[in-house]
Amino acid sequence: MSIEAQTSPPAPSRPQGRAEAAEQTAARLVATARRAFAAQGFAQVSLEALAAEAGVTRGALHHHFQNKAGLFEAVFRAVDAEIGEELDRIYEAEGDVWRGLLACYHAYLDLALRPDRARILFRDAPAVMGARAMEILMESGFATIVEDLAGLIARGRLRPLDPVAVAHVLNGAVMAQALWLATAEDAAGVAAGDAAGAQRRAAHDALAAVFDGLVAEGR
Amino acid sequence: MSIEAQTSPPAPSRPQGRAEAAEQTAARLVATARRAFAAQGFAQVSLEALAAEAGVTRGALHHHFQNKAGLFEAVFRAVDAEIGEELDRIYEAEGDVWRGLLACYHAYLDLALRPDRARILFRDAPAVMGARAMEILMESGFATIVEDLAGLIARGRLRPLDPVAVAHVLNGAVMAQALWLATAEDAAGVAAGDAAGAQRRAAHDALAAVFDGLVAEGR
DNA sequence: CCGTTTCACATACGATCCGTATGCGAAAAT
DNA sequence: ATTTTCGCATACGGATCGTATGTGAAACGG
Repeated sequence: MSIEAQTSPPAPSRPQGRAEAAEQTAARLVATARRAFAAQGFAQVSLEALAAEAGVTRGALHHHFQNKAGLFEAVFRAVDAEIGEELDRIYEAEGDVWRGLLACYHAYLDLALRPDRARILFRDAPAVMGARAMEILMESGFATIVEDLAGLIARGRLRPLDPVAVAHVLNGAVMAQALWLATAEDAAGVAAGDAAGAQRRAAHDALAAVFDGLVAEGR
Repeated sequence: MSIEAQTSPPAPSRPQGRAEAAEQTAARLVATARRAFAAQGFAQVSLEALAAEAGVTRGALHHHFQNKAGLFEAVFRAVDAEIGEELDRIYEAEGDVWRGLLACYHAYLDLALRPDRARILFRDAPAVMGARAMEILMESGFATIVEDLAGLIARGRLRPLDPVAVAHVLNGAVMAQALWLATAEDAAGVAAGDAAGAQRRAAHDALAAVFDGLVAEGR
């Protein structure tokens, strides 16, 4: 048995057999759907228009995905995996666990709130996928955060709290801050650069206070 | 001139004029829609069936509400207002401002997660109403929260932080907890009642830790 | 007391969209 | 070379939403 027969050589551009061609059309559908869902929202996207933009008909779409919801879930998982990879790289760059966590938190804001992701992850996913949405998020990038928090708690650096609950508190706090700053800053316009800076500092101080509340007493 | 002519006697059951009758049908539509949305979800509810259950046709529904989304928004605001009232009573029951705030934040978890509310508030509202959903939730009672926080900070009971920033942090933390518990609990189903209780307690503990971080050092 | 207007609600219509069932043609298998 | 597979297109039925129009009783003015 030859090696080439076992491992398929990576030929991403030109499809060789019909299996590769099918994979490519599925990937093209997911990519097109991702852009459409992010721009217009799940309910406003027509499968007809979507398939047309991908160069196929609705028949092909229903051949690869069971539902409109099934297609959405594929898009959701793609976005989630993408964030997970970027988060991994950021985490590895830091040496300390605690500092790695902080870096991930700051990065997660920018990564997850990117306009091509936020609507899919936080607006439509709960309605379309229900509870599975949060489950999937928790099992990917979220899981490492929870693990690290659990480790810090076990070593006594943080209070003995449920790491999942703590992770949600931190996520919610950070996200609310980002939302506030984003809306406040683009409402203020370009003129009030120093006011925006003051708000940013206020937000960081409040966040630091939250982190302080989680640190164990004797430290 | 008789007294009855001036002040309309509160007759909630029997409608007198056609204006009261119209109000009643609108209220009946909202009540019916609330139950349907909470049980089946926004997308799965048919306006036809909904109107029939309320004893009218779709014509009446579209006379009172512009859209399916418009009807949902009415339901959403009703639920939000209901929570606001209960929260007010809880706040008044506490003597101290700080304890009142704490009680409200903790109570919010239980109030907003009731099964006839959670799906409407946290699963469907973001998809149907967009960013306005969270804005409305955060701003209902937001002003009083900021005032109370400012007073507590001025009196030295809380750290010298920007009250607006603190309010955003707290609201974000509570909302994230509510979202987590809402999705986690309906994923667990009816069987694991004790596991859900443990999660609820973990959420409250994490919240308490956050509050501790905001209290001034000397206390 | 009567004609007129208002308006809450019903009926009718057009259009969109989704899911399934079926057909087809080229690649793959024998 | 024949047969089978399967990726995808075509065709169909059903559900649903928004609008446009009709109607009959309540409210109103004289």
